[in-house]
Amino acid sequence: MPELPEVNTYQKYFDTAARNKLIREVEVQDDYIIKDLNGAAFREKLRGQTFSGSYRRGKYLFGELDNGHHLLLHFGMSGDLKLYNEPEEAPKHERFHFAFESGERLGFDCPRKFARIRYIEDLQAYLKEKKLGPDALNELEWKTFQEIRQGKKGTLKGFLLNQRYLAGVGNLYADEICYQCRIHPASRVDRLPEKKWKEVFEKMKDILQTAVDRDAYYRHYPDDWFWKWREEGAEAPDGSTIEKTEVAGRTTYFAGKWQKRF
DNA sequence: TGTGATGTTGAATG
DNA sequence: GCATTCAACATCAC
Repeated sequence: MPELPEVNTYQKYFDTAARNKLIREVEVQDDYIIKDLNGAAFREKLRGQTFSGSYRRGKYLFGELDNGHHLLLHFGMSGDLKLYNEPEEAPKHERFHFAFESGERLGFDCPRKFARIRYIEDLQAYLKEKKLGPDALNELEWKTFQEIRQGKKGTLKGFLLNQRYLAGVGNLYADEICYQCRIHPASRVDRLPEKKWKEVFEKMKDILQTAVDRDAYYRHYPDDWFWKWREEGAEAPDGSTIEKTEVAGRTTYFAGKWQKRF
C-alpha cells in the first residue's frame, strides 16, 4: 500500500491521532522493526514526550517530538497505524503502541515486518546521510528534475523508483505514470526525448496530487487511470492487451501497443 | 503447497 | 565514488 499518497494519508491520520497528546506509556511487542534500539530503550526515549507535528518526504514520515528529535516511521510493504481505545481493539500484528494520557492508544501494525522505525536526534544529518531525494510532489522542481536525470542510463521505471533521485514513487504509481505518458517502462532514460521528460514530470505531479486529494483511495481515482486494468490479459481503454513483465526488478504491467518503447 | 506481494538494502558488477 | 542489478529480508493471502 504505502507509496507517497498513502503515506500522506497516514500523515494526516498520525497528526490527528497523536499530535499534542502526552505519551504516558510505550509498549513494544516486537522490536524487530525498530532499528538501533531495543524495545526497552525505545520505550525510554518516547515515554513522557509529545508529538508536536510531522514532516513527510516521499514514503518517509517523521514525527516531530517536543524535544526537537524525530521518530521515523517507514511503513515498508504492510505498515499501518490504528488509533483505538480498548486493548482488544489492537491491530492483529501490532509491533508497538503508544498509550496516551487520554487513554487512547496508537498502534503500529505490520504483518510482514518490512517497516523501519528509527529514533532520530538530528533530522537534517539523517536526511543527508541517507541521501534521500526531494519529495516527488512537494519538493521536486522541474529544474532539479532535469539535473537529476543527467548521466543516467537505466530504465525509466528504475529511475522513478530510485528514492535517492526523487522520493515517493513506488511500483504502482510508476506503472501509472508510464501508462499515462504512453511510454514503455523499460525505455532507456538516455533515449527519452525532451518533450517526453516534460510530460513525465507533469503527469507525475498530476497523478500524485490527484491521488493525495483523494486520500489515496483508489476507488475514487479517475475512471481512465491505469490501475484498474493492471492485470495480465486485461483490455486497456485503447483496446490493447495488458502485458506483465519485470522491469527494474519489479513486477510491471503495461499496455503493449499503447506504450511506446524509446 | 507453492508463489508472489504497493519497499529497502547491501553486495556484487561495471 | 557512482550507476545498476539482484537476492534477501518475514509473513500472509490466494
